[in-house]
Amino acid sequence: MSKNFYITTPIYYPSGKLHIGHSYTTVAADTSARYKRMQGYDVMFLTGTDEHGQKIEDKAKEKGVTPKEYVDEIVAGIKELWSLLNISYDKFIRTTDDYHVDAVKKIFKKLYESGDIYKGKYEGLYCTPCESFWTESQLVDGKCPDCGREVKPASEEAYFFKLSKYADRLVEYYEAHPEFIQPVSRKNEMINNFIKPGLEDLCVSRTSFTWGVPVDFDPGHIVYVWVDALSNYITAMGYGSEDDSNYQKFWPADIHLVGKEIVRFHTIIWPAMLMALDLPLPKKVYGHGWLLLEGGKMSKSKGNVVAPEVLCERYGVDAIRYYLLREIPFGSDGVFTNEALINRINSDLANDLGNLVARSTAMVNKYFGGSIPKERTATEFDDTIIQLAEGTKQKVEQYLDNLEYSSALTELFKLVSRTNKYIDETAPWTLAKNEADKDKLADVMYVLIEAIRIIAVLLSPFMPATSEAILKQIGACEHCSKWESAAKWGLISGENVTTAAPLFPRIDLEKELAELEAANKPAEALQEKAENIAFLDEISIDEFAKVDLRVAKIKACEPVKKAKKLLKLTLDDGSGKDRIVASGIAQYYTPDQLIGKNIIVVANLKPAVLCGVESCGMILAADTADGVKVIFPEGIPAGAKIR
RNA sequence: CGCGGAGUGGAGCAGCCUGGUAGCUCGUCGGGCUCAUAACCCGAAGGUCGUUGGUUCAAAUCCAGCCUCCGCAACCA
Repeated sequence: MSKNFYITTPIYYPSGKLHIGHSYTTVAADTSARYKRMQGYDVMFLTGTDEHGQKIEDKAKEKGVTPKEYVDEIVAGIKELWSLLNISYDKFIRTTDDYHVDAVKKIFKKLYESGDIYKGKYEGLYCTPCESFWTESQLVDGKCPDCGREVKPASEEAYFFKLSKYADRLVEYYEAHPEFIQPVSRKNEMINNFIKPGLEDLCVSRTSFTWGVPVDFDPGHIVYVWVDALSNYITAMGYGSEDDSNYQKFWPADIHLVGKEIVRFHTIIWPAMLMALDLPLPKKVYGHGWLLLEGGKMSKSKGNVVAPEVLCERYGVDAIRYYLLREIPFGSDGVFTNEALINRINSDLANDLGNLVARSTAMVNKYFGGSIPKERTATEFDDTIIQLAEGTKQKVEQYLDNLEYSSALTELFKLVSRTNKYIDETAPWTLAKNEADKDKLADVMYVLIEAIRIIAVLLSPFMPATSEAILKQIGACEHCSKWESAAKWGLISGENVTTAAPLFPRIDLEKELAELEAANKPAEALQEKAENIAFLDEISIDEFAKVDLRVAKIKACEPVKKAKKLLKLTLDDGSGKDRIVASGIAQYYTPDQLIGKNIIVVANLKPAVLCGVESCGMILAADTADGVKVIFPEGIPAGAKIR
């Protein structure tokens, strides 16, 4: 029986272009998939898109197209990106695919029939003026947390999944399968943060939008994202369809690779759903860290190119793949900078790897016309490098099995360095001067080419195109390009060694950064403009007149405890009474900057309690690329009405 | 006292679980070499391991407190 391996990425939400973070997850999954294939596994590598929901519906409406037309276009772009990045997925699922829609209906119905999904009345408590439902725990003193008024039990129809029922079984499962949540630190986070406080049943349907899978036995209800999206991992394999052979073959998945922000869904909701369906659970959920950008947001700081297409175009796909996998330990967060990227490319890929291939193949051609003679005499330096080369495969495998891509590459590049050092030790240019050393020189050349072969084979899951190019240059046969061959010394013939253009040309750091910055600016400016230009629907002057805007003077200002974003402002609004307003500008202004200033306040806004402060009104401020700017109308008396 | 992560030579990180000469990459300086993409190889300088206290013969490593930074959650009226 052949060994199977099933790995997945999340299905991405096609409401806009994908960025480097999505590429990060997908490249990692691709590397594992390629690795397992080379090892001889029957691999299923799944990725796809989660195409339903309110947001897509809205975006499509904005553009004046149908939701399907809208996502079709974006999905085409995503597939192009994966093709560019050399992503070898075996299956691409779209939640709008017929078979998925059918299966979701079945799953929903099955859960309904087994009682795990029930039609609930939002037992919650309804605040009529706010038109909002609240749960018991959200209430403040038993009243609406927004307006402080009475709430009354009310019921709106919706379907719920009995998540609470599975809390104990989930914890048991975690304990029995320590491998399930990776890295382990996230396991405690899940238990402490979500399970311990108590799981509440999950609302799994909506009536507020129509773009989704309908609940087929109850018109008007749409299956919400949990059941729709998470189930893709089994529906893609044919679960719930006529042909479920792939499901039989590949489920349970070996790894769900996800970003840490969705670990919760994959380790609580998804397993609970599977338990309810009486299906086996995935073997491992790995929550990797984030690729953060210098200075946080991408549009702000300079030269922060994050469009994967641009990076690939400038530096090559494999350089990007290498950087993503090498720079940051997979479990932790890391910062992406162009400078780090270029430095990585220069030092590791150009100086060490690329140059090694260039100088070695050049010498074989210069000294032996591209074909190493069979008469060879070993040198005293051979043993150490041969030993290292033969042992590298095992180490790389150990790391790859744990998804430690960065360590695997570090290990591999130790061999690259050692091979460069070997050239210095043996000084082939000296051997070449003496005809008597010809056999020795041939041996040195052979050791070099063979070491490079092993490097190239092991590199193949990470950088498939580069690996192929190197193997071609050194004249490697098919047999000696196989994964297994990486632990065996002496397979290559040493013939047909050719030279070629540098694999990774060195990049001038200063010049490149300047160019990136220049190339990036206009694009960013355009993008922001385009986004901000979407105006709201028009209103009548009567509607506008309902808003009571007043000038007020800030008498006092202090931060709100427990709140990072809030400042508590005490205003003189001309009425003689102090008005308290909480405003989310703490990250942009200190109290000192505000006291004594005039601002504009929405005076008739319904009061609300925020982090313990009752806020009566809201002050006007503008969103800009550089943060929030409060509007200061100086020289106008407090209380003046604005119209 | 919401949950979690992190503070180690100029920069980025490993080491901490299982106490005992502080390691890696980049950068800097010096040397070597010339096959190669001004690349490669060798060597050197540079660290009170956030802070205070405790345990110990011995602490970056274990314990307690404190400070700072960063995510997540909760509020951005």
